[in-house]
This record gives sequence, structure tokens and C-alpha cells, in this order.
Amino acid sequence: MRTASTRFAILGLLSLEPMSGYDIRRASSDALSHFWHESYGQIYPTLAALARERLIRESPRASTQPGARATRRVYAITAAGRRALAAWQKRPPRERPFRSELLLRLFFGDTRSTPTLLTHVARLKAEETARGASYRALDQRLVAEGAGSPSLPYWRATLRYGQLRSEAALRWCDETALAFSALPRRKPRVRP
Amino acid sequence: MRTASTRFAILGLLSLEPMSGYDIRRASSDALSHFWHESYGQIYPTLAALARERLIRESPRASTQPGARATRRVYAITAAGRRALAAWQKRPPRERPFRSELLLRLFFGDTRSTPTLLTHVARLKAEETARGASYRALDQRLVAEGAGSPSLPYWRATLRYGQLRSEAALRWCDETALAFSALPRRKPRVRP
DNA sequence: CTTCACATGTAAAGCGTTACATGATTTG
DNA sequence: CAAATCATGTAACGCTTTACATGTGAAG
Repeated sequence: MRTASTRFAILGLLSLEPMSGYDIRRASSDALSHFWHESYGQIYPTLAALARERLIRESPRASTQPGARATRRVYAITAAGRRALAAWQKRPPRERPFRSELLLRLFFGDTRSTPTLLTHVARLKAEETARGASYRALDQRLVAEGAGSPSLPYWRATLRYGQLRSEAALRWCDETALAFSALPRRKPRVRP
Repeated sequence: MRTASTRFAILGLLSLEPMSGYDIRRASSDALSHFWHESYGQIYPTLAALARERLIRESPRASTQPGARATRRVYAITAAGRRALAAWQKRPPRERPFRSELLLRLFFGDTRSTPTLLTHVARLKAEETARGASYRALDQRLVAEGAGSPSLPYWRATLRYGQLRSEAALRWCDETALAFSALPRRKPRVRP
């Protein structure tokens, strides 16, 4: 067990409020999406494991509510779960080394491949531009929904990281497009 | 087979010059280290697979050289290998979604955990500062060793990405440390 | 003669995604 | 009633790291 981050992502979400596996998936592709993501293949087995270890427990069905669905399985964090979460939070994060397939392609670039590489750079620019827009939208939602919440500064800090990252990527795209456009096309003819 | 990037990282390195598995490992923790890394567990089986597919071939031992070691197995890329590499280079890169254990910890932060989180941020700042220094050193080496090489602009572009990324991280560390220091410690006492 | 760097390889385990399989409920 | 969304779960596959196992050659 190297980092077991999935466990703590789930535990953390359940520390905010009780959720189902489906809810966790949704949250991970919404508020967490700019720095984390979990798939069902990870979530459901992990929920079962956490329940076995008594770090979470299945809540009684919220069947009192009119629209409540019988099939939902909602989990809540336990006191032991909160302790485990706090202990994990203190541990130094172990980030995976950065990898980029784009930079890998660039590294092996030459005059023949430059046009293709410029296409890749343009695609990244478009993606990062879209990302920037979605960050701004998410920030507005956070501020609106989390107004007064003590968690708001923490949420915004994670978002800010994404924004700065995205801006850096955009700057790099522009710089690189410029630098590559200035490169000789084939074997340059030496002027007399 | 989703991306099979390892194959092409190896193929790319062998397109620069013939290498052994050990050389590839070294290159990946040197010139490629800021955006790629391969471990032995990936390299040796992949070399065998590429050789089976005739995309690379084992060179005859360079036993003429005095210091040549009998145990080395040096591989060279074939014409088919170069074609495969060029085709891969044209394919749009598929980047893994960004993940950060640090941001995951931050997202679940509160007043009790803030001091710990500030420690994590300070650690990141130290790491990124060191990274910046190593980037500058690598850049000087690239310029010195690759002077006149047509590959130099491509190598520097990959490095530049790392530099901008690192600078963005440093800015975020400073911003975040400042924002978190301004947060109330516990339940703030309201002054009359 | 010991230590370090060179060098090749395998095995095990964990991480993570994708596809599959199934069915309920709501909305148009 | 059809389509979209809600909802749970498993299986297969591939990726990646870590640890292990083994041995050579050079330098201090």
C-alpha cells in the first residue's frame, strides 16, 4: 500500500456530508475535478473496504424523504474515520512525477515533424483556454454556494493552483508556437 | 494497449543513438527527467518486445573499443522503428488528468489542520526552488552540449515547460501561505 | 579488498481506467 | 413510452513502481 489516496479522497468527501458511491463519483468530477478523479471501479470496492474497517458506516436509508430511492446506499464517516483522515492529512503528500506525452513527442522533434507538433501545441492551447473558463465558472459557484463556509478559502486555494497552472501552460503554448514558427523549414539554403 | 508510451519513449531515445537498457534508464532520469521517467521493470521487457517486432535490433557488441564491457546489450532503431515513431508523433497526445495529493489534503482543510498544511506548502516551495535550480543547470548543459544541434530548440521547449510550471507553483505557494496565515486560528473572538 | 557504478533481468503488488452488466426512476 | 439520468457493482486489462536476484569492472 503506497499511498492509498483513494481511501482518503472518499473519507474526505464523507467528512463533508454522507454520500453514496454515485455522489462521490459526481463530486470527484465536479468540485475535485481540477486535481482529483475517481472512477466507479475504484470507488465501490473502496467503500466496501472502508466499511469493513469501520472507518465509514452505511447510513440507514433516508426513506423518510418523499423522493428517496430505495436502491441508494449512503455512507457516513465514523469517529475512527475522522481520526484516520486527520492522520493522513498530516503525512507529507507524495506526488507522482510529472509526465507529458506532448513533451515526449516534442523532445524527439525535427524539421519534418514541426508542423504536426505545432498542431499539438495549438490543441493544448484550446484545451487550456477552455479549462480557464471552467475554472472561472467553478470559482463563482464556490463563492456563491460556500459563502460563509470556513472551507471556502481551502477550496479556492486548490482552484487557484489550477488557474496558475493553466496560465503557465498558455504562456508556454504561445512562446513555443512562436519559437517553432521561426525554425528553418527544411535544410536551410545558405545565402551567399 | 491504451497509449503504450513507454515503447515510444524508448524508440525515440534509440532514434538519437544506439543505447542499452541501462543507458535508457540514465537518459530518462537525466535529459527527460522533467517530463518523463522509465523504470527497469518497464524498460527491459519493452526492449525485448520491440526487438521481437523488429522495430529495434540488438547491435553487435562494440567489442572493438578497449573499455567495452562484454555484458552490455546495445540496441539500435530499425527503419520500421523510425516509421512507427513518426506515426506515433503525429497522433494527438493523451495526457493523464492532473492529480495532486497536496491539493487533496488542502481541500479537506480546516482551522485545526492549517499549520500542517502550511508545512506541506513550505515543503513544496523548497522542492520547486530546487527544481528551478536544476532546470537552469540542465539548460546550460543542453546549450553547451547541443550547440549547433537541430534538436536543441525542441529540447529547450520541453525544459521551458518545466520552468514555467515550476514558477507557477512557486507563485501559488507564496499566495497560499499568505492567504492561510491570514485565516483565523480557532474560533475567532469577536472584539467589542 | 571494499565500495561504487555498471548492468540485466524478473516477480509481485498496487494503481487506475474501461467496459460490461443490470436495473430503477424521472422527465419529456 | 422512450430517453436520460440515477445507481450499484464486477471483470479484465494495462500501467507503473518496488523489491528482489545476480553478477562485472573500476577506482580508491
